[in-house]
Amino acid sequence: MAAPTPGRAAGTSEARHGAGTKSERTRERIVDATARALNARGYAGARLSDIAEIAEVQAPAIYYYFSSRDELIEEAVSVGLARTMELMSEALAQVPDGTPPMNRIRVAVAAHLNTLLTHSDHAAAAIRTVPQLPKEMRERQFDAQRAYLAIWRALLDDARTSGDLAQDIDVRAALMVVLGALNWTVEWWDPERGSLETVITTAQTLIEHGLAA
Amino acid sequence: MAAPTPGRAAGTSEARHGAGTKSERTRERIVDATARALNARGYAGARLSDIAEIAEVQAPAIYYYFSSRDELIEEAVSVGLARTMELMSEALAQVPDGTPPMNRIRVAVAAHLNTLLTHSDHAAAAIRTVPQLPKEMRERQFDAQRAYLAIWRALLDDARTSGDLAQDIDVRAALMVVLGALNWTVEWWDPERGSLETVITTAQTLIEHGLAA
Amino acid sequence: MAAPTPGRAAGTSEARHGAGTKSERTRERIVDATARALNARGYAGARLSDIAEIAEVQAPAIYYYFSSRDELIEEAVSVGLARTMELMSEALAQVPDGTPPMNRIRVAVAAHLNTLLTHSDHAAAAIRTVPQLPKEMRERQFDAQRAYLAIWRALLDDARTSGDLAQDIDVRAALMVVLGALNWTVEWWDPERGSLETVITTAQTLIEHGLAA
Amino acid sequence: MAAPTPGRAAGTSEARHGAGTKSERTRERIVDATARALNARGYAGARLSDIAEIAEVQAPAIYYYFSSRDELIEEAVSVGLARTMELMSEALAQVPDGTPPMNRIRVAVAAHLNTLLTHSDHAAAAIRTVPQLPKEMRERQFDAQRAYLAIWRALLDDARTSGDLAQDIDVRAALMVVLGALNWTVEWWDPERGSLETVITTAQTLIEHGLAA
DNA sequence: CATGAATGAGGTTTCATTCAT
DNA sequence: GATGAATGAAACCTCATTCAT
Repeated sequence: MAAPTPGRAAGTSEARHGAGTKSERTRERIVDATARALNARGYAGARLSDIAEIAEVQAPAIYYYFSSRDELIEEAVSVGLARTMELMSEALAQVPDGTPPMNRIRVAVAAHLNTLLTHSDHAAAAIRTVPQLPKEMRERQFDAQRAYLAIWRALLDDARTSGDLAQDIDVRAALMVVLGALNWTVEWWDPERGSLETVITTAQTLIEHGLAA
Repeated sequence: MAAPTPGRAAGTSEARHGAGTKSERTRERIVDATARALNARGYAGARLSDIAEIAEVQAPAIYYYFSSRDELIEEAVSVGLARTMELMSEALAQVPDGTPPMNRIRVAVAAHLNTLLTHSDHAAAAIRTVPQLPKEMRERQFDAQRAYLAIWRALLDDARTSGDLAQDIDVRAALMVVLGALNWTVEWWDPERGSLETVITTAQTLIEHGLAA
Repeated sequence: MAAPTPGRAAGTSEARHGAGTKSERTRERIVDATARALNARGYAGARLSDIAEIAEVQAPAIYYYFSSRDELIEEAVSVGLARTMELMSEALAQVPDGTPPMNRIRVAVAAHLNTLLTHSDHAAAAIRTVPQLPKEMRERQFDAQRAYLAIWRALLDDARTSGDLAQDIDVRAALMVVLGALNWTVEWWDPERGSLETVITTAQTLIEHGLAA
Repeated sequence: MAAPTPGRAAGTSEARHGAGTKSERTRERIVDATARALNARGYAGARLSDIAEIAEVQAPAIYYYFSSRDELIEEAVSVGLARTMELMSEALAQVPDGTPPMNRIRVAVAAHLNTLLTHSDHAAAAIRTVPQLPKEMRERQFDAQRAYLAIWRALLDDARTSGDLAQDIDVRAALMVVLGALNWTVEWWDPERGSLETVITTAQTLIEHGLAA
C-alpha cells in the first residue's frame, strides 16, 4: 500500500520495496507521481496529464485505479500523513526508556525533518497541500493530522511535567510555532546550498533552547 | 494594448486608504481581491472570475488595468512584499538607538506577525504564494525578497557581533528556521481560538531563547 | 423565449418572429439546434459539438447561456412541450362553440400532427426524447405532459358524455392508443412520399370511426 | 480476428430456452442484455459496460462473441425483428382458413402487442431502436422490416378486396397509423396500472372500427 | 473462455482572454 | 471605464477497444 519514490533512499519498512504485482506497482507509481506534482504545483495546479507523464502511463489509466482526480489527490495526501506518522513512531520507538523529554523532542525534530526533506515526497505533499484542499477533503484528513499533533503534544506535555519547559510558554502556540519552523524548511532548503545536518542541528538547537526553562 | 495604470501608488500609505479617483479605487479593489484569492486557493487556483467577484467587477474589467492574469498576480505579490518591508522598516525605525540586538529582534518578530496576520492580505499572499510562482515571476521578485531577508540578516549579524547569539548557530539556517516559524502561523492561527498576543509572545520567547548564547 | 426553427414556416404568435436582441437570437439558435440534434440522435447521442455546429457557434458559447448539457436539453424539451400545448390551445380556441365533440377531436388530431410534423422541431424532439431522459429530468417535465394529456382527456370525456364515444371503450387506454398513432408518424412520415393532408385525413378518419359509438 | 459465433440459432425457438453449450448461453445473455439496454437508453446510450453488467460478464468478454459494439447491436435488433416476424406468423398460422379479414387483423393486433409488451425485449428494442440506427445499419435491416410490413399490408389489402375496409382510406398511411398506435404502447403501458387485456381489447376495437367500411 | 490492465479517441466543461459596444 | 458575448486552449473524464495472460 505504501509506495517508494523511485530514485530515493527507501525507508525501512518492508512495505516500501516496490514489490507486489505489476498492477500494485503501477498504482504506486501514480500515487508517487501525484505527490511530486502536488509539491511542484499545489492542489489546483497538479494536472492529471503531468501526473500521468511522471508515472509513465496515459492519463486515462489513472481512472483504472481512482475514480476521480480528487480521490487520487486525497489518497496521496493520506499516504503522506500516514508516512509521516509511521516514521515518527519508528524514530521515537528506538529511543531508550528514561531518555529525558528534551532529548526525545530532539529526536522528533530530526525525524520530522528527515521525513519531510528526504524520505518522502508524500509527506511534503501532504503538509504543504492540506491547507489548499477543498474543505470536505481537508476535514476527512483531520483525524490523521490530529493524531500526529497528539504525538507532539505529548512530547511537550512531558517536558512541562518534568519541569524542563519554560513555565510561561503556551504549549499549543509553542507547538505550532515549532512545527511551522520545521514545515517551512520545505520551502527553502536546497540540498546544494547546505547540508541536511546543518538544518537539523540548527532546528534542534533553536527549539531546545527556545523551549527550555 | 498596454492599459493605462493610473497612479500606481501601491505601497505608499495613502494608497491604502481608498483615496484617489474612482479608477484608482477600482484598481486597488482588484489587487486586494487578488491577494485574497491567492490566500484562499494559491497561485494555480486563483481564478480571474473569483477575483472579479471579490472585487465586484466583471472579469474583463481586470484587463483594463492589467494585461494578463500573471501581471495582476505579480502586482499583488509585489505589493505584498513592499508592504511587509515597509511595515518592518517603520517598526524598526521607532526603536530607540542603543536598543540591544535581541530586543530589536523581538520587535521584528512582532512586526512580521502583525503584518502577516492582521495588517495585510497582501503580505500573507506574497509570502505563501511566492514558492508556487512560475520560475520567471519568482525570480523577478527575488530582489524584494532578498532586501527583506537582508534586514533580518543584519539583525542576526548584530546579535552575533555583540555576542548575544549562541556561537554554534549557523546564521543563515537559523534565520530561515525563525522565518518559517513566523510564516507558518498563517496556516494555523485562528483569531477565535487564541489571541494574537499569545502568538506573538510565544514566538518572541521561543526565538529569543532559541537564539541566545 | 420561444424560438423559431429557421427556414420553417413560423407559427402565429408574435413571440416567434426571431426578433429580440442578438443575444436572444443566439440563444434561440442554440435551443433550435438542440431540438434538431435530439431528433436526429436522441438524448444520449446529441453532442454539444453537433449542436454548436448547427447553431453556428463554438461549443463553449453554449455555456454562456446554459450551465450544462442537461440544462440545455431540458430547455429544448420544455420549449417543445410548451409549443405543443400552445398550438393545440390556439387550434381549439378557434373552434366555434357548440361544435360536436367528435369534430373537436378531429381538430385536435390535425393540430397535433401539424405541430409535430411541420411547425416545430421542438415538439417532435420533446415527444420522442422524453422517454429517454434521465429520470429526474423526465419527472420535472411531468406536469407539462400531464397538462397536455388533460386537454385530450377532456375531449374524450366530452365525447363520452354526449354519447358519441363507444360505450365499451376504456378512455385512458384509448387516449394513449390514439396519441401513439399520432406520435409515431414522426418516425415514418416522409414529405416526399405522401402529403401531410393524407396523413391527417387518414388519422382523423381512423380515429373518429375507431372511437365512435 | 473474427470470433467464432457458435450456433447462431437466434430466432429459432429452442435457442430461447437457454439450451446449448455454456458458450451459447453466454452469447444469448449478452444479446438479451443488449436488447434491455437498448430499451432503456436507446442506440447511442447503450454502453458496453451496461450491457456487460446486465449480462453478468466483463465488458471485454463481449468481444469474444462480437467484433464490435455495432455488430452486437445489429444482432440484437435483427433477432428482435426475426422474433416479431416469427410470433406473428405463428399466430396467423393458427387462424382457421376462411376467417374474415377483419378478424385476422384483430389476431395480428393481439400478436403484435403480445410480442412487444411481454414476449420479447428484443422486439421492443428492434422496433424502438431502428429509427435511431446509423443509416447503413438501418438499411441492412430494411428487408426484415419490409417483410413484416408486407404481412400487415396483405391483411389490409385482403380487407379492402373483400370490401370490409372503408373505401376512402389510404392503405399505406392507415397501416402506419395503426402500427404507430401499437408500437407506442411500449412508451406508456405500465403492467401495474392497467391489464394487457385492456390494451389489446382497446386497440382491437379502435382499429377494427377505425378501418371498417 | 474470460479477465485485468491499459489506451486512443473523443466527449463535456472550465477558463483566460478578446472585442465590439 | 466597463460589460456582454464569444472563443481557443486545455482541463477532466468516459468509453469502445486491445492484448497478454
